[in-house]
Amino acid sequence: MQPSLPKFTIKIKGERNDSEPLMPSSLSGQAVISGTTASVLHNCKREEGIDINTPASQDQQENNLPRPEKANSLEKERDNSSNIDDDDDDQDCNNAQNQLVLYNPPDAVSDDVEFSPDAVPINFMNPSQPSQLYSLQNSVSRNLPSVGAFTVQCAKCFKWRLIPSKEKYEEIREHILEQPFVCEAAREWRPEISCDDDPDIRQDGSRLWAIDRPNIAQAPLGWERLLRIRGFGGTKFADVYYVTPSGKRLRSMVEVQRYLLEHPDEAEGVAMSQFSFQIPRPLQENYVKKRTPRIAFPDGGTSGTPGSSQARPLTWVRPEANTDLQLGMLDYGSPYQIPEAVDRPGASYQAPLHEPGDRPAKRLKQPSGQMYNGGYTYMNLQQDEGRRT
DNA sequence: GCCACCGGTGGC
DNA sequence: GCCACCGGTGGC
Repeated sequence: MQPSLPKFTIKIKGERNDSEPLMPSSLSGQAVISGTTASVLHNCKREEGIDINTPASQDQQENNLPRPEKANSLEKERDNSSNIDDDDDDQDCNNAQNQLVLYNPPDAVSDDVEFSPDAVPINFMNPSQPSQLYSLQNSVSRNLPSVGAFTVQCAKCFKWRLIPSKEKYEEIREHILEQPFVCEAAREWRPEISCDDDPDIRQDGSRLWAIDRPNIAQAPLGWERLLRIRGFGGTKFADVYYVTPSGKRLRSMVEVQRYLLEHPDEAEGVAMSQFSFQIPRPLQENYVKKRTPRIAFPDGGTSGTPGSSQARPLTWVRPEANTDLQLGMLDYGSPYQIPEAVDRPGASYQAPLHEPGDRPAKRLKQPSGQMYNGGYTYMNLQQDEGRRT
């Protein structure tokens, strides 16, 4: 990973730059996920701005979620040096790394985002400048959910701050572990912001949040990392694609490596460590269909679900009735671990070349203890409700 | 015909 | 159970 790449500028579709507003041109009420780095918000039962009213899930939450004391050394260092109050407010949130990112399409913002009085007008919301990036990112034709906003949580006050652009978000995400986000960092686009201000956004159940992976390298200059959210009830939550400078979409490290070999002109200065196909996780536990066991029955059928118990119908619980989107309900599996070979700063991708059909070596996972905090991204899935039942 | 999207599977 | 990869295909 290259520690500090220049700001990512989309070149594929012209002259975007970081100061341009990111604007979905044609998605109404959609959200686009793209990354976030958040963290142990899970343990923050009384997370600022988030009303958690799901006692039923708390046990599960507490059992599954990483506890602050398990935080890795990096986190511990940060905790030790941070100014986080140790009062009762933080007893469940003493991990200094609750960050998240979220980007809100203007359409959705007014309806779905509960802005505090002074958390205003974020400069990226400029309806007069449709984003080519978004038109590129969103498959409006298929009515899929997409990332609506990028938000990062302040490591000190735990309030969510909207990030004005995907580029800025990716920039923050790239170094989120070494440089935890704090409200003051948002002064770059909101000069007066501080931890004293109300959160920019709260989890109100109107959107789906997803945890992003931290420290994902920004795409090389001229490349774009796309996150496509799949429909509800599918076998997978999302896909990551890298769009090459020439517009080709690559969908795996194998394809990236092959492409770079075949296009040495575009490979110059590009390292495999600048790519990561890791996808966020939806906080809604049942967003992704469980995989059915691959067990053959004597009669030739497949099973695991003689009574269809595994293939339970996936019903989308409407926000007003669903509290899964709230942090207290999160069903986290094991804590994320940082893939050593790819996502750690200074690491490099070491997979050998493969013949077609071959499977590349799996990326190594960090030994236990390398737990980190993820992020959250909002998704508005209204267009996708009831797609599968 | 292309390709965005989805499902399925091997491997861990 | 998760992840990475890739084949199939429906929609355009």
